Amino acid sequence: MKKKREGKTTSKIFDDHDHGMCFDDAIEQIENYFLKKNLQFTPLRRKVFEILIRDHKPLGAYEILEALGRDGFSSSPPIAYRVLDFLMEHGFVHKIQGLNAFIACSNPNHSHSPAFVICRKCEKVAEVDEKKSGISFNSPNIDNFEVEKTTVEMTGVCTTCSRAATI
Amino acid sequence: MKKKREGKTTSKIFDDHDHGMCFDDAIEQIENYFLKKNLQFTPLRRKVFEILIRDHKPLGAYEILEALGRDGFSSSPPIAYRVLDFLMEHGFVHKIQGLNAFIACSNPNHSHSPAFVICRKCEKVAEVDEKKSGISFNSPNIDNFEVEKTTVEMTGVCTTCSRAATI
DNA sequence: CTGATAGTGTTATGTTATAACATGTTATGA
DNA sequence: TCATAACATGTTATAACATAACACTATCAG
Ligand SMILES: [Zn+2]
Ligand SMILES: [Zn+2]
Ligand SMILES: [Zn+2]
Ligand SMILES: [Zn+2]
Repeated sequence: MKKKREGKTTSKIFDDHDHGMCFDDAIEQIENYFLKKNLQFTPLRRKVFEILIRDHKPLGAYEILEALGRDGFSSSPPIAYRVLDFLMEHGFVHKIQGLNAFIACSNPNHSHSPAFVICRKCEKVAEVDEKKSGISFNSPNIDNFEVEKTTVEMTGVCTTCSRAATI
Repeated sequence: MKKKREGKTTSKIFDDHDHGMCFDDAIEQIENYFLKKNLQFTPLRRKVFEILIRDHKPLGAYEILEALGRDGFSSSPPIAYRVLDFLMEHGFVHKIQGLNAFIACSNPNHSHSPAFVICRKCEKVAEVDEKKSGISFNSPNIDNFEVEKTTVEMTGVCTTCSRAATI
């Protein structure tokens, strides 16, 4: 299962986006979405989303709360959980079940069943496209069971970490 | 939440096994496995597994602890978590992330990446075979990322519950 | 016998999430 | 414009889930 790659030492999936762009795009997309849907993109909601998109990595609810506190917002638990629920409903945030953490969506405004690749050493997380990842998640309908939501998480060790371990 | 069973109204995936057989087989399989591997199938471990396989439904750690207490074992949290970790390591128990609950494996002694179908109304859970479910999880290797473990959970509403809702 | 390992027990604490209720703010629409 | 409903945020308390750290016993190899 081990492939060597000279030149490129990092897992591409973790590094293949221009995050400067990503940040600006994401803010713009969420603004437009809320405008179009007549939903309030309140300072609190904006702040929570900014906290998540800033470093674009999974954060626990209590980490988000700390950040909110530092920025002058209330930092009692329901504040974070309510906003996170709201952002998740609208597809701008996903929960990583394996980490009890939340992450900004990498591909909002497209209906999608996200899959996540999680390095258990460095805890980097990548949201991967179903097709791209080679997962085919073909059958949303299992024997008349109506699937509403899928959770797909792949945990392992990324190239960077596995190289670091063997040096 | 009552079950009607005229003809064939239930989702087959939830009902297609003879649980009497399942229970006996499961106990026998786990005994044999531990024997072969020279591992101790202690009274505590046996009891935890029995609790899980008895009704063959997901149970929270604290529910298991209550049951242990009723049967004369210690019911402090580490007791359950340690045994559950042990049973999970050996593939006889899986964790349902979406429910913070644990369930006896439906197909032990076969290396497998289980997928779960979860009804959010009745909380019934079925462990489904990858092939059977139509999920093909073909690519364990994503851009050099070495996948060690996959979590696949499909949440929705089962036929029984969806019929009940529309009556 | 001695020291290592494994299994269980116990206490305390850490972490994650929600219930319940209070207060302010923004539409709606007689 | 004034009631009222819906929404958003704030606060306190508590529930639910999970682990750290250490103690005690049994087993067994050297
Ligand atoms: Zn997404
Ligand atoms: Zn890594
Ligand atoms: Zn299984
Ligand atoms: Zn159901």
